[in-house]
Formats: sequence, C-alpha cells, structure tokens
Amino acid sequence: MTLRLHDTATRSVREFSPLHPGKVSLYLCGATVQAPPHIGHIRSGVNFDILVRWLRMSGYQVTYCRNVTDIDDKILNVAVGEGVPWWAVAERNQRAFTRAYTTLGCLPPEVEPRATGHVPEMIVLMQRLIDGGHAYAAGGDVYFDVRSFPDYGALSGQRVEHMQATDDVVGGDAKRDPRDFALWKGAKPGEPTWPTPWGPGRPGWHLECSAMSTKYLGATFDIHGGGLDLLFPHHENEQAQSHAAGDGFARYWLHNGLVRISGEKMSKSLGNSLLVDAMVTQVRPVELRYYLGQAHYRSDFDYSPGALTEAATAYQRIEGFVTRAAEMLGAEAEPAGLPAWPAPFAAAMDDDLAVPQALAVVHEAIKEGNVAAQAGDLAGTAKRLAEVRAMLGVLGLDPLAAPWAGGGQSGGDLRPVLDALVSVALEQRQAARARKDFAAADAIRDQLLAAGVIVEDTPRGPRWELQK
RNA sequence: GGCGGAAUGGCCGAGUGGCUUAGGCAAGGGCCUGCAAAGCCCUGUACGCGGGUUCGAUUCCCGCUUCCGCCUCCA
Repeated sequence: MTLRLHDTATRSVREFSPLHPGKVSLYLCGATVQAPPHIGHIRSGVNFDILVRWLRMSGYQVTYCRNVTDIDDKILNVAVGEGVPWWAVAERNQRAFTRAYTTLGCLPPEVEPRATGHVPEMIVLMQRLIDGGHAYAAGGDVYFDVRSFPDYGALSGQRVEHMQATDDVVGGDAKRDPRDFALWKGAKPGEPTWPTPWGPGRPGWHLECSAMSTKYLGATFDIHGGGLDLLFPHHENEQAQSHAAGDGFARYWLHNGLVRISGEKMSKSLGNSLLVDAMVTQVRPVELRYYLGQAHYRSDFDYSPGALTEAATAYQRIEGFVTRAAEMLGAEAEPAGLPAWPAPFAAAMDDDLAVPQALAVVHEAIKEGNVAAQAGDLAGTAKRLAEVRAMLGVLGLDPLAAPWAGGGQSGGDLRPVLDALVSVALEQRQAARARKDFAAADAIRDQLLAAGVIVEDTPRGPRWELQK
C-alpha cells in the first residue's frame, strides 16, 4: 500500500508520488515570532513531525524546511511597546519556539530559513513578477496584480469578485485593485528597511515563503503544509506568486486543523492562548505530545483540561507496558533488525495519516503484550514490545527513545544512591511480608510513596519507579 | 454576502449502506493480589432534526438547525 494524502488543492485524498523517486521535499509555514508558542502552533509542528517520521520510516529521504517569519507588523509593534529592537523580539521568540519544538520531541528541520535573510531572493522573484506583468511598484510598495492571474483563488476556492478588499497596508490607495496584496512594503519612519530597485522597505508576508521554499526545495517541490487558517490568503497568495512567476511550486497542500478553546479558535490575537511552557507544568511533555498528536491532523479539536489529563493517563498505559516489558526482558528489549509494525498500523498511517486508527493498533498490541507478559511468554512479550516501540517511534512517543528515555526513571546523578536506598527499604519490606507483618510492610510502602517512590509487587518481585 | 469544515454512546475520538457496530478515558462487575497498584475478562448499542433513495442509512441525496474556520494578523 502506498501513502495517500489529502490535498487541499483538489479537496481529495490523492496517492502520494514524489517529484523525485525516493525523495520528499516538504515546506512548512512555521512561526511568526511575535510571541511565545501556544499549543496550537506546536500541534502543527507535531502533526508534520509525524508526517516526516512516517515518510522517513517509509524509506524516503526527506528535506524538511520550516521557515521563521522574523519581520512583520506585530513584531514591530511589540518592539515599540517594549522599547527594544525588533530583532531582539524576533530572536527571543524564535528561541522559545525552538525550545518548545525540542521539548515536544519534534525533529529539527534540515533548514529553518528566516525571512530577513532572504531579501535578495525576494527581489529576484519580484523582478520576475514585474517583468511578467503580474506585479507593479506603486507608492514605494510592490503589489501583486490579482487581475493579471486568472487562477487566483484556485487553491482556496475563492472568487475574486466575492472577496472583500484586503487592507494590509497603510496607503493602499496605490493599488490597482483593492484585492491586490503587498509583496513589499515601502519604508515607514522608524521601521527597518532593506534596499530594493523600487526603494527601501521590508518584506510582505506572503513573498518570503515563495522565495524561501523554492530556494531550498526547488521551483517545484512536493508538500507544502501549514495551519488551515493560512489557506487564505497566505497560501493562495504564495501559490499565485510562484505560479505567476512560472514555478511549479507545491504539488500537495496539507493543512492541519486548529486547536479551539471553549469553542473558539486559539490564537494570539484572541488572547486565549495556552502557552506550551504553561502546559508542560500540567502534564509531562511527552503526554502533551500524545494529546496534540492523537487526533487526526485535519480535524479541529477543542482543548479541555479533562481531555488533556485523560490523554496523559492513556499515554501512561502505553508507557507502563513498554517500561515493564523492557525490565522483564532486560538486554533483549532492544529490538534487533528493522522496525516491524503490524500491517494495520502501516495501512492506517498510509491512509492520510490516520493516527487515531494507528493508535488503536498500538493499544491492541499492548493488550496482547500484557497478556503475553502475564503468561510469562518472553518471546511473545518481546515481539509485542518490538512492534509497539516501532509504532511509537513513528509517532515520536517511544518512552525508551530520545528524547523521552529516562524520563520515567529519572534521578540524575543521585540515581545510584536512590537505587541503593530504595533497595534497602524494599528488602526490609520483603522481610516483613515474609513474616506476615503486613502493617510494617505497608508502612514502608507508604513512606516510600510519601517520598515519591511508587512500589508495585509483581510475580518477579517488587518494582518501583518515581512518581510522574 | 462568498468559500470551507463539523454535529457519534458519561467524556475524548475513529469509521462504515446490513456483519463480531475502532481505540482510549471514566463507570459497574469479576479474576489475580496478604492488601494495594498494574494487568486481564465481562457489561454499556451511540450516531443533530425532517424528508427522500433503498429490502435495509448513522453511513447516499435534499432541506433544516446549531457550531466552527477563512474572506483582516493568525499554526
């Protein structure tokens, strides 16, 4: 079975066939670094991280490009408000995004280009558009001429005649048509500028993605992703710019659904953001990743604290199996050879990344693994553990793999000391149990629990772990 | 006004023209255990409303209602 992906351009699930056999080029609209990331941003990052992982596991060599928009109106506003340079705001928030992606286990992209580093490429693209009659300079700005491009609206299904005018720039009177959008914004007092043949100014939002994606991935590339809220106007405009310039541009458009809170979209402008930094104080990062990744990438979902803790509980069940099975198997826990997941898992992932169904396969394997473990069937347990870890690896959720490994058995440098102390206590408890002094045994267990050590008795003796 | 998406059992969340009606969480019962924890087994019959097509629709078609997103910065 081959991978099938939902392409927004055709509103249908299409068989994925890369431009170059064995290779996939992927561009994701990353962050506008005007504020720290909320869980909606990182949901997008997690969704596409899963896509990248699945493509790689499927044998593709993936070039993943995720941009950073480090110049825009909001960044300038924040800078003015704080009395700091605009680039300091961008740097600070970009670091916050990077930290959040890392915390949530998102693999770093091959390249993470910043808009302000690609002004020369933008100038070239604008010149091509002007030469082709698709753009014009007016009043210090440069605009895309929507009327010159009959396909404008094709991606989002909008009709130019029904659109409301964009008003994305002060002094927009210079536009030939109210729907024309700015490729380049002329210099304003106090704002950063870069020189161009049409005068000093700064990049418009849409232009940078066309310039950067084609620079790193080629004039035609495979997949362009982003949040559904970017479909119009951002992605429509990107496609218009690049197609009008003669580039093939994106062959598949993928859009992830939005995270809602209390029924409303979570966004910086609505002021209802749940920041990643705050969320990882509620649950562990891996649990947050499970929560954000468990829904199908195309569906919206409503945040609720209950759903979050429920997801954490569900993940702990997964983690519990992996941890216990690995302990039971010892050195044999490391899977040998290629990762082997059950066929239904691959079928689900190939079906437009049906993660919910893929997780059902994970849970089935865990159940069978638990049954095998309970029966003392080492070979059966090992087989299921290998399957589960292979599947979790695709989803970035393997508790025994980076960056989560050790998370459930932490203790840092004092770990050996901790081991020794708990062992002493457990030996005393076992002795008490042997002489049927259960009050003493339970007292030891309670004391350990009070110290954050959870003790469980198993057929192979007691095991313990730190409270999560 | 235009474009698009969604309404599923206590909750989250898949999916399908009929069949064993995903999975998780929560709940009840049981097994195991000195107790507990974990695990396992069992139980729970849902698809917004009104029509239509059909032998049969939650699933297809029409209408309606409600909600959400985009058309302005937005993952």
